[in-house]
Amino acid sequence: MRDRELLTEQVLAVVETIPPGRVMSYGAIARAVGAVGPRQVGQVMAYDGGGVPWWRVVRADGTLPAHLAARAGVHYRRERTPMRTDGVRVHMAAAQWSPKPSSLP
DNA sequence: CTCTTGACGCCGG
DNA sequence: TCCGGCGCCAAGA
Repeated sequence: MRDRELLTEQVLAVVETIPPGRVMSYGAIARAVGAVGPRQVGQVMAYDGGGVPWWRVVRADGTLPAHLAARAGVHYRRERTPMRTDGVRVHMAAAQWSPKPSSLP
């Protein structure tokens, strides 16, 4: 049973567990909530991602779409998020966060 | 029902 | 390392 409504709840719940300075990829969140694919997570974030720390959800390579990258940078500096030397991509190996396993079915 | 679109991911070249 | 292409899945036209 994966209603869009339930999936939204699950995704946002996981995003809220990500501490400042850490991130999770769309794919990681998809696996965590049992979503069928990362694109579904992206769809949820696009529609209801405004109420959660959306900048802590990045692509697998540590980047975000152009229109979001600019605003995310402010948060990254403030949260001391580990970045690559280019200052644009998040250093995934160092910043990736793993959610609590107890929130899984 | 088919076709397109999108806050994605992985595999070559 | 950078780029292009293909796979994936759901929603909307």
